[in-house]
Amino acid sequence: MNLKKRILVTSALPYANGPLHIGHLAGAYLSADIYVRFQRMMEKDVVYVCGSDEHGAAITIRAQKDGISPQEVVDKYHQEFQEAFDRIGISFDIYHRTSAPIHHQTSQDFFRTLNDKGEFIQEESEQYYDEKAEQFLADRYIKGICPKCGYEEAYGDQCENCGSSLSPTELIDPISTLSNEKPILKKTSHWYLQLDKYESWLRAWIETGELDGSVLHDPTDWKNHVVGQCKSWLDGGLQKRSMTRDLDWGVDVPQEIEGSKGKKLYVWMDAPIGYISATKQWALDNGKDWEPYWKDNDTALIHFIGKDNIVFHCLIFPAILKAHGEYILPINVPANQFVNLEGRKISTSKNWAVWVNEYLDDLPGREDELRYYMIKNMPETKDSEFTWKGYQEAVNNELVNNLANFVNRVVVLTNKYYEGVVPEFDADLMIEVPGDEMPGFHDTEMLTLHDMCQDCAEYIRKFDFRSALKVVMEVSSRGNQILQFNEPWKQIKVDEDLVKVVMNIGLQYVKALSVLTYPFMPFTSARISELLNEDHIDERDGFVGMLNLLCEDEPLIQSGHTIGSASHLFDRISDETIEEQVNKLKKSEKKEGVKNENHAIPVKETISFDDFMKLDIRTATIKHAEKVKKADKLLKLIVDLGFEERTVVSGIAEFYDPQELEGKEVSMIVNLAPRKIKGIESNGMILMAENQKGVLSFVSPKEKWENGSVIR
RNA sequence: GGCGUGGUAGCUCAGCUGGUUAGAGCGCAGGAUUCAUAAUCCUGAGGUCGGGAGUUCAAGUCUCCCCCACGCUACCA
Repeated sequence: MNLKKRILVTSALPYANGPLHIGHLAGAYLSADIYVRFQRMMEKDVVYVCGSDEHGAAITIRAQKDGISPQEVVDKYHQEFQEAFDRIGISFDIYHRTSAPIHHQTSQDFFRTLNDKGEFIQEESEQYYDEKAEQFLADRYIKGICPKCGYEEAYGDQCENCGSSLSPTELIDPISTLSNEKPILKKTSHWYLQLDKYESWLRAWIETGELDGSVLHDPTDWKNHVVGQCKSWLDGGLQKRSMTRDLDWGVDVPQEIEGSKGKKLYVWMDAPIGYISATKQWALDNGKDWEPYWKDNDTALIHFIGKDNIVFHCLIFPAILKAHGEYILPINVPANQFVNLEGRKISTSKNWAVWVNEYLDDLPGREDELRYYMIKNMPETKDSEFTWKGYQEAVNNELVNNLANFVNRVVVLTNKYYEGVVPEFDADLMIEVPGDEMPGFHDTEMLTLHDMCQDCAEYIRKFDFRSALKVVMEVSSRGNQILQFNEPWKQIKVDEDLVKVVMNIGLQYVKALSVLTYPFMPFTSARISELLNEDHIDERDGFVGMLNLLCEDEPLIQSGHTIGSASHLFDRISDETIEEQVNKLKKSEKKEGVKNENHAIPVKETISFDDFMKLDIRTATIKHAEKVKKADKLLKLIVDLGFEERTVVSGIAEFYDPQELEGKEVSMIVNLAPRKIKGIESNGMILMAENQKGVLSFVSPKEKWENGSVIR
């Protein structure tokens, strides 16, 4: 249990080059949000910071591609992130960004301090440089032939065909993916953090939680996969790591440091310090002091992240913080695993995702339905699965049938029997209670409720959010059972006093649910409060307040109070809605290019050179394109071969809109026998590359080429 | 390839240091009920615990081998 005076919670900074999807939510945001909402209700001093990670080569490249500035790219996504987080109810105390001046200053100060303390060593190395693009190339942006298997599209860090990990210099015939030019090797100098120097204390800290003679955390509280991966790294031996890059979009290495020209801080020095600069900005905005949150031992620092970020947050960032000397280390890093979508990995580039903003546009008002299903299926210890069918079942069977129904039953009956007034009751009367042969009293039932609330709290403290959510649903289930066992709709005719006890308990349960749902489903919490005609849950002490009342057998909702009229907390989700979403997912995926999977297609039988020379393949440009009527797949194309224009019918309509094809350079076979297709004579065939998924791509010259050129 | 994590009922998952007939929620079947969004409540069926070998009086739980999924593999962020 965490007894620290204050809590600082961070969620991984999302990278500003694509919109927010459900995988992000499940990974680092919902869990953190539950935790901080709960801690606030426990009267804890908790600050929750996050922001957009806006630097790096990927953003420059994206900007070039879209013909806008890097700032415009990050502005766009920063705004999208903010909107998505806000709409889905992630309750940051501040959502900041790494392009902010205060962040540049903070990370530069950090770099300066480490440099002054002699924590860096400066080394020269040779790296691939793209002369045309005028920049050094990250591994990922170099392609070439794999030295191990001969695959021609291997990346500088890994061959995706044979899986071997590579370094760019091993590639045969390397090519820059930025310019398609051959890169040159060029000398460059960088600052390295000597991680190997910190290995022994890092190991002790990870394995025992001890640092400099004091115990900072209990490693058995950390998740297995987190400790396991750290140990794996430590066992492999840590090595120095470059803290700078040759980039043009990022935080400058401080000017006064020699050799800083053109150098930017690498993400290790940039992004995690974003947590610190965000805290600084929050303190400025709120008239607080940021330093205790990062420097006082009485602060619990917790990083919520996805599993891909474990080493970063458990070894490298702590090493940086410790090297600086004034900072505390995280007390826990509850990393989540990944969420798959309908059986496949979520992929931004393949457009296989449920985007948070789109979800909310399509299913307005259903914030908590998504939160509920994502939390229920949170990948806390292993990868989990999002399916639309599963989402529908969870909403209909659990939120509607169990939770909303219970609340509705209580509200309807209270209005019916007591005109909405919470009834006084006789505490000596006995009622039927679930799970026990013996009848119970109102006060024992309040204690049971207290225990369930405690359980829920304990699970949240242990980062076991799925179990905590289950307890919430158990409260609602037990409420349903109490109604069922005591049948107020029958008893009202024979024993009105008994019904008052039952209904009062029901109302206490509903009130408790308004508190219990708050961390998980804040929108629902507010709706329940409205149904009860009560104030919204007080973030400062809603939970402790409830626990205190319950163990003193004080009512959560007072007799004599008048509640509101009934309305549905959740509505059923229809089969049609689910079908639409599934179709949308499948359709949008098809439009995007799909990555080649390299399953070899058998090679056709050998032909002679003469056979090959019989083919006449030429370059051409599409002049005009239109859909062929009564055909889904066909486009009628007019192509310019330089020496003549031709009509060709091509089966590419599923992948290209006619408008986008005009001016497109292609290759075509020009001596293929003419053939009538759908009544149109087709004179030739456009060459297309087809991948395993059946997705097509044009084969065309890399740069502008004269029409009619021979291809051989 | 190496390392890490995981592979338990139709689905999603619990099962701590090995010990009675392996659990929950949802789905499914039968019954009860009508205050409630064809909701609720009760009862029940369902698993050779990824595969194989071993240690032990006793293994889902320990050891070894194999298979599968995911992550990391140290300059994509």
